[in-house]
Amino acid sequence: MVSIAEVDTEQRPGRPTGARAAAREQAILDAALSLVMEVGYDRLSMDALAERARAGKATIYRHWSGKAEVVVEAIRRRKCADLEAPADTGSVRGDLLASLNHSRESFTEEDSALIVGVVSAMHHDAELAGLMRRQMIEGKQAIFDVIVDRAVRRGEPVSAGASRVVNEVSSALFFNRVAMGGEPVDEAFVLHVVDDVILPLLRC
Amino acid sequence: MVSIAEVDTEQRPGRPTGARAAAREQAILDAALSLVMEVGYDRLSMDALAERARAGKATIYRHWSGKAEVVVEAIRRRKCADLEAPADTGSVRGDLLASLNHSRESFTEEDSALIVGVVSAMHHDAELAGLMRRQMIEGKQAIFDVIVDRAVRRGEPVSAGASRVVNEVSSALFFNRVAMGGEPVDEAFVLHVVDDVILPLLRC
DNA sequence: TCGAAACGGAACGGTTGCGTTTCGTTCATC
DNA sequence: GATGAACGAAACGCAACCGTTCCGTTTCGA
Repeated sequence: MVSIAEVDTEQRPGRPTGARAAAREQAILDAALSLVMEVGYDRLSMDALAERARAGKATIYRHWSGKAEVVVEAIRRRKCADLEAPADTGSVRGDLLASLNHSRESFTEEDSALIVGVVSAMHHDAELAGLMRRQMIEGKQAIFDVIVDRAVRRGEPVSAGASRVVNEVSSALFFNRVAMGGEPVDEAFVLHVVDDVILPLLRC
Repeated sequence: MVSIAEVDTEQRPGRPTGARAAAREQAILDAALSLVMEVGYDRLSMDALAERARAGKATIYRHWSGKAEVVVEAIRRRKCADLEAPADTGSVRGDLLASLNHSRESFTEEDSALIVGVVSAMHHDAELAGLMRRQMIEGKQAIFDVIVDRAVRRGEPVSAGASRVVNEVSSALFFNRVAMGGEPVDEAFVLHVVDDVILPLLRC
């Protein structure tokens, strides 16, 4: 079951057409991202990267100067999880559950795996550290702002100023869950976060 | 300024006395712990470990079978930060501020650095993962239990059942702060955690 | 049609880390 | 004293990884 499009972007030697050249570059960045999430930055080898991307190492070094550059650009250019405001369910609780459950897979098992893979390397790579901080913090805030704003307009008893704290706390809880790796990030965990932490923080 | 005791446990070749043998073993475990906190598990090399502990690699492999075993035992045998209940300051807020500020250095810049160092390795070392989870979760709960219990007896408007959530949330916030590494874990941060997160969670 | 460009794959030298072995030294024990 | 155990230091073989180079292939552009 291989589509024509896949065959078209398939790896094969020779000078690639313009479209395929971009696809090759993207394949390398995708492979870098997935490897970082799987084995972490330190254990990512350029040989493994070339093999997964089905590219020659020469091709990689033709585009980037080394591992740090590939990974940094892969993180910079990756498409973040869709940050659209969730549907209006009629209540803060409904909106929060819908939003967190929707972004459960993408946020948890991508963003968090990425942080886990990179967190140790952030201590000896300032560019990586700054990039990660910007990527992880910005964007998420908007979702909570929309949800909280909606609730205020509905007349629900929430404090508008708590949006920042709620974002900070819920991000920390999600990340901790994944970093520790002992328990799954499932629907029950989202219920716990919303009912035991976020809603109490909003009502004050 | 070298004390006699330090000279006595100083590294030097030859068969050590019983007391010095134990000191050598402890020096290796201490070096392992500090290296994990500095460079992380993956970047910790046995050569660097031997050099820091001023021991021969042969001595290390005489006691342990490899890196994983040394690090696991170092984590297992390390003396945790003192988990004694903090002094009664007369209010929940005072107790929380005193406790978190007291354990700020030890908790944040040791436990968290340790987690950051091994969090990636936890994904491919089950024993390490289980050990870390046990070490980090157990013990901390008792402090919050004492503080909350004290507050309830005082008649302050706190819910006794919130102690677990408070421990979970504050641990996540502290760890996140260190993992991201962008901002310092200072007195202002403790104030923020206590006033903006813990106290609102307790009063409900 | 033909040269140039970019590719995948394989190989190379250099470096790093692991785990082992050897050697000279020091100290407990006999 | 003499013996043996444990040690520090250094060296070794081995494997993995890095960054580079070569080669044959395929395609673009003139």
